[in-house]
Amino acid sequence: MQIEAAIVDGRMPSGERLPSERVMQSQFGTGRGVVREALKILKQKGLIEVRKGAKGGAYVRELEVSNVSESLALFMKQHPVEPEQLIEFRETMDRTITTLAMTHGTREEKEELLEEAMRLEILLREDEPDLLVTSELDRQLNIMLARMARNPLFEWVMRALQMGFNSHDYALYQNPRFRDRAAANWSDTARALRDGEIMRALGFISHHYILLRQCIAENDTLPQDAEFLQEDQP
Amino acid sequence: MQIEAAIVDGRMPSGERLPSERVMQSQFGTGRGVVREALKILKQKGLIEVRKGAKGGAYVRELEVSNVSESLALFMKQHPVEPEQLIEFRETMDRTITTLAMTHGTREEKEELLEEAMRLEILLREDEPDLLVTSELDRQLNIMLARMARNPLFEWVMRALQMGFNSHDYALYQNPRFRDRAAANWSDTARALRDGEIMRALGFISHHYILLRQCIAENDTLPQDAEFLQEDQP
DNA sequence: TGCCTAGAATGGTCCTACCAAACGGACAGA
DNA sequence: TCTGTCCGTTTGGTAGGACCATTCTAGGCA
Repeated sequence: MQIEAAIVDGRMPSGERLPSERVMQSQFGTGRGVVREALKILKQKGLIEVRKGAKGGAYVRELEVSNVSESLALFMKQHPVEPEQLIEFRETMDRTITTLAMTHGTREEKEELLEEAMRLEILLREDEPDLLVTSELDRQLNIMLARMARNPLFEWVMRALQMGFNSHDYALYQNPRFRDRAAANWSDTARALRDGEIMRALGFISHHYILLRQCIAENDTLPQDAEFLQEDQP
Repeated sequence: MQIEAAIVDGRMPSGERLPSERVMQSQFGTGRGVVREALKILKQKGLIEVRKGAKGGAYVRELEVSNVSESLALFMKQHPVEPEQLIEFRETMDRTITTLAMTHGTREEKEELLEEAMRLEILLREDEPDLLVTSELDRQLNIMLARMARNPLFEWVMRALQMGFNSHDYALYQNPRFRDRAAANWSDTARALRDGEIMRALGFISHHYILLRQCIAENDTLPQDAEFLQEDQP
């Protein structure tokens, strides 16, 4: 529609408030439904935020990474990828990100990463760890690491991957035989990163994915326990 | 809305036809406007295709990579990425893809890649090379390489990057001082890949990005010639 | 048999009305 | 004067109806 273009090309500054739907309706000489549908699309694209009530309306806002990630995640849902391919990709990304993070990350960030990794390790040592909490923490660790690389592209890709299907990572934590080792490995990685030992850090990352491959292989031979691979986003 | 979820989770096969808006309206006990807005969003996401007339309606369709790319392109418009960050990312991807392509690509693919690379080299040796043709060929070379890695994730990321912002690569071809070297480097890379010389191939890739960095640095010192960095997607 | 038209199905638009939320100002009480 | 409450106004959200434009189909007509 003309309306969309007018808004997007208008390059309105972030935070700007668009006219109300009823005003636009008469402004563009169209029905309110059309305006609403156009706004819905802009909202879906993440370009505007809609608020109700007085002083409500459509506010231009900054795009967030999550929008892009969601798009990629949706695509991946329709085009299933082999676990091995996913691992291959993630391992590459992780190695690069770690290398960059070591160079570009600040001392404080590295300390915090290690702290959080150790927190994860402690949580996972419990008899009945809360998998929701631990997997969320794992997610945050990955994002934290990606952010330390100081390159938004890596952060975007990591977020997209995580949104799409990190179910396999959860599998690692779900299996008691791998849980401890995986958690300890996170701490080892973070420690090596903090100490500037790049080769050690990369070694630990490879180890993580070797564990993951073993865990998945094990789950595949016991398919009756593998159904959680499908439903971890309630 | 519930409607969206119902459709997406419903895992409807591609090509399936959704009920008409009026049927949905009564089915979900809601107004037609709500149904229409929900459908508009699905359409925007690229999940459905809407046709008018009898036997019209919403048809489920396969998502295309272009949707993801478009989303990324929009995001990049709002969040400009430093050329150095883009190069950093692409170089990483290229090195990994090349390594994988050497292992997983067939002999025929490698020969074809070399052939096309040499074709590009010849094209670029002309006095007034057609930049539209050559950049398109460069794009195809990259995609061909990505496909040889036999991992759709790499291919998708490369496609997204190319759709969004490979303007800097064009800069390399636009500048006569770098044009020849860049083209020759493509051939060298493809030849090393065909011959299984991984370290040589990776070396050529690094060389490519060194050239690119030099070229961009040079353009920055002559800003009056750098406007094409902005407008190469007419 | 082949073309053509009327009708049905369906999305696209417009309109009107009402509901729900959120803000702001008026007003009563301390 | 300060403060808290309440009500009116603004605005998005939803419902439902009406009409138009487009597309397909079936039946009629030459």
